[in-house]
Amino acid sequence: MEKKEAMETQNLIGASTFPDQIPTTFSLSSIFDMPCEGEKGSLGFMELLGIQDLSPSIFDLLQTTSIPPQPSALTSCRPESSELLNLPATPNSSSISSSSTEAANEEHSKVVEEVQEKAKIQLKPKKKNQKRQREPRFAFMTKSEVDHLEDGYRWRKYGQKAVKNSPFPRSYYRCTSPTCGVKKRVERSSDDPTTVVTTYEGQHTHPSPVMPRGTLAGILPDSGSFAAANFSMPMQMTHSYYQQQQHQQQPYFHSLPPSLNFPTSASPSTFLQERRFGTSTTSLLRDNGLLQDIVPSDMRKEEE
DNA sequence: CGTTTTTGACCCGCGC
DNA sequence: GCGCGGGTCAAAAACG
Repeated sequence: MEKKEAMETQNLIGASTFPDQIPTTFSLSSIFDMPCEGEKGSLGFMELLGIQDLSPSIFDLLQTTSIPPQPSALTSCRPESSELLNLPATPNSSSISSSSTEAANEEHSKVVEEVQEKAKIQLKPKKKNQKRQREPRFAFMTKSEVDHLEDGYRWRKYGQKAVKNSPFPRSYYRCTSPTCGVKKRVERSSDDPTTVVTTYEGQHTHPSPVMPRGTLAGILPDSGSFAAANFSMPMQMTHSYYQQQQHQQQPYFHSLPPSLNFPTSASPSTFLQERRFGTSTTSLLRDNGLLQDIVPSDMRKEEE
């Protein structure tokens, strides 16, 4: 039986928001932990987004959706350090997208400070080196009315716990594939009940059982050594599948994945946008790609 | 009848 | 040592 691991360092991969086209409700947050401590630690895309070392109470922070875009503000993770990593000293420590308002920067500053504070509190030195390494994890927020988002994999719920300071419970799922140990947690934000925070942990060792079509692997960056990148993206979803999903979920995605296989029901086009994010933030949403098929144009306009 | 969900119990790490 | 909280187990119930 797998016993739970101790609370350990968690790294936030670029609490990035997309610039002006998609306002404050459009944030990306990812968690990635443990690989910074071991050989797994090469970073792939993380070098783009950077890492923040976070406290386990990441979800509290993820609830803050007004973090302005900072595609290059953060730096990469160093395996040696489990302390607070490379947090920008100030929100202005790097070139920030021109779309960031000062108010947004202030807000971001607050967020960063909060991150730092919590990290300092909870990232006490880990004495026990023998702790099992935790699988890479990352979390993201999704605006959705349903808690358990379809992502192309089959999951079995194995637990549910009340979340402190939240009226909403946290659910624990495991991939049903016998050889696959991927887990995920789903909880609804207490601050914004319309937002679902999903955390994936581990790597799928098998293709998605749902989608017959190819994955995004071919267009992925060479994320090779980044373990979390082995999440298979449920991108084989057909358009009809998405259309079906729209009846349940709000027709836009609250969060976007980092540039890797993204284990949620985000659309391929949002992924592509994210890919461009590292190099050009100006063309975002200019080309909606498949998003156009998924999100009605009038809905999209709301976001623009 | 096989699979999934529910839910109380249990384990473990951590702070006091 | 104790209590708390997060995470998991596993038996029973529910579901298809």
